[in-house]
Amino acid sequence: MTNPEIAAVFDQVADLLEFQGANPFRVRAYRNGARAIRDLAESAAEVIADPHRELTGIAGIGKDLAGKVTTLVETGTLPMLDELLAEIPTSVLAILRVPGLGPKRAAVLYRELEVTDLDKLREACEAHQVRALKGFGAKTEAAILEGLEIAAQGDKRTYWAQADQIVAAILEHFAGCEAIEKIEPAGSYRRGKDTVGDLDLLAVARDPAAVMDRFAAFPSLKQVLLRGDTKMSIRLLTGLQADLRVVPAESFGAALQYFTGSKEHNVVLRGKAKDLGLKVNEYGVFRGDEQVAGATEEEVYAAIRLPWIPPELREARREFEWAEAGRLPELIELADVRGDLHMHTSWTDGIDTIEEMATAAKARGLKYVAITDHSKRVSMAGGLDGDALRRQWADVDEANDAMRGIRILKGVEVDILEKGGLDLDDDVLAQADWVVASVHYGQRQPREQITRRVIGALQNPYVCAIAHPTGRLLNQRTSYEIDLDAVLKVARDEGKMMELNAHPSRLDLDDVACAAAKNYGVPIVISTDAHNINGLGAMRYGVLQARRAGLTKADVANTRAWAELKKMLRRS
DNA sequence: GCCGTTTTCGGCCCGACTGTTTTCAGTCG
Repeated sequence: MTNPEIAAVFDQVADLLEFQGANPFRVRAYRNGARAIRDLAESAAEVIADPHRELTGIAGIGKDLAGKVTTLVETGTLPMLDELLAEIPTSVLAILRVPGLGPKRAAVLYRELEVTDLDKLREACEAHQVRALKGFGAKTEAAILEGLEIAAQGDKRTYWAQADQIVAAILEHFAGCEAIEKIEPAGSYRRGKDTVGDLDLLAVARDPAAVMDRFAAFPSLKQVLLRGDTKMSIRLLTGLQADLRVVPAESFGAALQYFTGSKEHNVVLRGKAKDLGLKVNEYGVFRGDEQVAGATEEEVYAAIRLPWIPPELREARREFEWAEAGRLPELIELADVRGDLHMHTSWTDGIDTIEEMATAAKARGLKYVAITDHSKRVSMAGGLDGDALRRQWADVDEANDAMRGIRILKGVEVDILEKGGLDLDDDVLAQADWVVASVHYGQRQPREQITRRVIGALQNPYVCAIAHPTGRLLNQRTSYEIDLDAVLKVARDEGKMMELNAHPSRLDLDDVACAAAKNYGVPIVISTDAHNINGLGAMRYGVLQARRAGLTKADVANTRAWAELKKMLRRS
């Protein structure tokens, strides 16, 4: 069983235990365990197989969970989960997605009204059975009816890139607001997560009520969910929820830290504060009643004897270990990127010409680009065969002659065929400056087969990198079954690179996988996969993801000049 | 269920808001 699968089992156990009203700390232990396994750089199976290592060496995995991981790896099932599922149908878990319904009330609905899914919940509300329950009322019943729609949507999250536009619109909306002194986005948006569940905004204001009135007048607002003295939540037309907090200036840093999260990061931070005899909340750091920090984030971290930690790293992974050792990585920045090595043109499914793409890239400050159109197997995109590719490369030569200040590389995105092997002959690939290989077909193949295909591609002497290595599309398609750990090892041994595809809906390798690649010493290439000149702007999303992985300039190959990058490639 | 140079038991982050309450539980982040 793979790490994500093991993690999913633990998460489901946590959901079911929570529904049962189990000890919340026990529930948390399962969720922590799920996270620990998901974030692991190598497969749990491998740790078990290694006689020098123990699963219990992983923070968050104790004796019990180690046993359960072993059971899952060996048998693929967990008796405990089967027992829980025999008691509770999984459909009830959908009830927990209704805003305002948590485990306690969901359990009451299940017990008292035999509500086992969202349809039955709607019936019970419409029959006014819910308001009769102890602890419920007419308002709660109405709120549940309204929330059913959101629950039915599942847990679709908003792409970071989309959230970014909304944040910009909100900040613009407040730009002329006199009542506000300062406003900043926090939450998973600030941490640069690939998708965000909701938006958190933080303000310092002379007149909080006026700020909230302004918030209520945001053009794409659908409804005000709640409004208190310092906190207000709205739902936008897209369904996204946005929370605004108004805090005193002397608490701004503490609040920014608090609402940036992650929750897990904050739990660790507060634990450390406690060890120092301090208390941290969104108003500041306190020793007894005395506030010792709070105006800035730097101050808050300093009070806990830590350097300021970049938001992208605040996931309770390794950032505290690094911070305490004074070894926080100097994270890559957009300005470090010198080339873009994956893009398409009008030769296949792109819109713009080679020259237009190169011109736009140059305007963005890049020094080189690789034109990597599809190979012939990708017929839907009008993929190129060897002859067509050679004709395109003649075009590239011409464009290079015509242009100054940017180098255009002859590249290709060669398809990894279903049966294994590549869609173009080696003699063609040998003439390319840069070759990325990727899977487009047979994405549902079993793990061994698809892993073998990708490893085979890495072993081809002319392939430089694997593009979008897991094939995931956020909110749309999960990654294909691939043994990434095995792939990374081959990449390391073959001296190859792995792509971090910067497209807002892809962003794979993801942050965890990029960190794993770094562990193996496999260079990452951040590429836009642009299909038109605007697509080149996606680079910053990729950089953000790389920062979340803790990558520095040195870890990303396309921060180097092309001549240097070329030397890193072991091509025969 | 995890964790521990103060602990192998007794902790486990903390506060705002709402609705249903007569003082608080549940939910959320």
